[in-house]
Amino acid sequence: MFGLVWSTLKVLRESPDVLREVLRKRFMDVSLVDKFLELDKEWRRVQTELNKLRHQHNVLSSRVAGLPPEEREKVVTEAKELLGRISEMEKRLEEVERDRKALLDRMPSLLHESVPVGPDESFNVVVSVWGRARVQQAHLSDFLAETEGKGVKMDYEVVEKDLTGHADILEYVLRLGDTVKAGEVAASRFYYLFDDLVWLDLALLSYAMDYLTSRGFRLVLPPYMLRGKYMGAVEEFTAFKDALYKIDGEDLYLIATAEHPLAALHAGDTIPEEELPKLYVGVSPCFRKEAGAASRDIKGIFRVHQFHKVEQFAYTMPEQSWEVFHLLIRNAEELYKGLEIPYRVVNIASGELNLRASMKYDLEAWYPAQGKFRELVSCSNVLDWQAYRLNVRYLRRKGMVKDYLHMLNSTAIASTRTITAILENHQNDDGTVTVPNVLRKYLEAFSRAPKDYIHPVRK
RNA sequence: GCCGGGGUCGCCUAGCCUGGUAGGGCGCCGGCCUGCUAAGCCGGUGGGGGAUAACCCCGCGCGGGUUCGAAUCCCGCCCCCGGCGCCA
Repeated sequence: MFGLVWSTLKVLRESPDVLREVLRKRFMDVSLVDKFLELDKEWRRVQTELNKLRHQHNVLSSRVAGLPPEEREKVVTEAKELLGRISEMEKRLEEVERDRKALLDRMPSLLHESVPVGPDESFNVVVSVWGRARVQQAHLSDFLAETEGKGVKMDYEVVEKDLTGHADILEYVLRLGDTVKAGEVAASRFYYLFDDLVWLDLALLSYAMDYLTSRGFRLVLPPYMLRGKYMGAVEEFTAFKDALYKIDGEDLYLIATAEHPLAALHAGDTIPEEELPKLYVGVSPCFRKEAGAASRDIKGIFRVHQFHKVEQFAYTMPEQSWEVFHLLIRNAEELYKGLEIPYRVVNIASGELNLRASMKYDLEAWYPAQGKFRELVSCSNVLDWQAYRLNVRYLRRKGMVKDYLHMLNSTAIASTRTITAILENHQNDDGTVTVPNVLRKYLEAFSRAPKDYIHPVRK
């Protein structure tokens, strides 16, 4: 009955109850379903009406050429009358179509069955933990609540002394960052990093690029800006005002992640089954307005307007996407194990999921000074949400079947945020910070880069 | 940025001047034929509506306009190629 159709729309039409359940689980307005179905029906009705009128008009038009002058005038007049009715119907269609599309744009991806149902992050389910966390006495009960309280046991040691937060290490212990000056000349949430932290940033990117390319991911340096049309197909509408910078006077947006241009890479393409999955690793700066963040994480470089990121991105056959999802999160885990950063992976609760994600795993590092787990990685399967909007399809040779493919994205390493995790977790009593061993080979290339420790700069 | 040429159904290409509703080749899919393969023959191969029907609508880079009728004429934009300019 339906040809090429977004999976959500298919379910919406064929079994609306299933979609109602999805909306309920996501704590969304269930009445959207009925509103949409009504509009969808009307849209189809108006389209049929319009097509009939157009057909009549086409028939008349095609007769005109062969008519003698006196009859021709009559037919032309008749055709002109029809045009009036057609343009009325076109206006009606445009209206209905606009409303229908607006409603469809608010529809989410279907949920994976293992997504925990709940309105907020307290319903997130911890799926794995790794490493030995350093926990200050004052944070012990919080730590236990966030691990054993969630049904997992994580190795830890209680430390007696006070640990220093990343922002203070950055500016007052190492003295390798200046957010005050950056705030003055740019804005808050910008930063200057110096010397060893710049080498560290570079080494982290190299490490992730090396790891992923050696596992078959294709390395990509993408455009850092995208046209509005493509941004709108890749990202949810709310991102435009909360997250994205727009170039003044041009239809261009700065990317907030390499996911954006990597998703747009195959816009309009039909990819043969044998070429899937396509695995990419993008490296790019990321620009984010953080408009919704208010005064959260205002100190340091945990939440900033600009950073570097290595991103995993995959195009898959629909039946492959969950397998690839687990591949992406496993890759991320291996990277942080290498960096010796204790972490947990959480399955994000339904109410916290964005519209695109069918399921999202976050990798959260333990921050011993903050006494919290905080997000370093976000791994999502968006199913055909983006493929539908960007018109990216697979082609199955057998029977020439074409349909939307699946897309997935996952952080590998976001530089500044990973640096904050390293500063907090690898800080030493003497003020130095230990450089993880896996980075050494990427630092060896530079004579002035740190190899074992990052040392404070003397005043 | 300026001047010139161009963008047609996966790929190539005809049609554009002179408006009448997209033709051919390749590839691919399905069928016939064949001991098998090849060749050959037939059909299909952009999107939507409709009952996976008949049939119909839309589609020639994108968006407008003129016309009963636009791939074709007009306007704006995007992209590609060549030349000039500028530039790391």
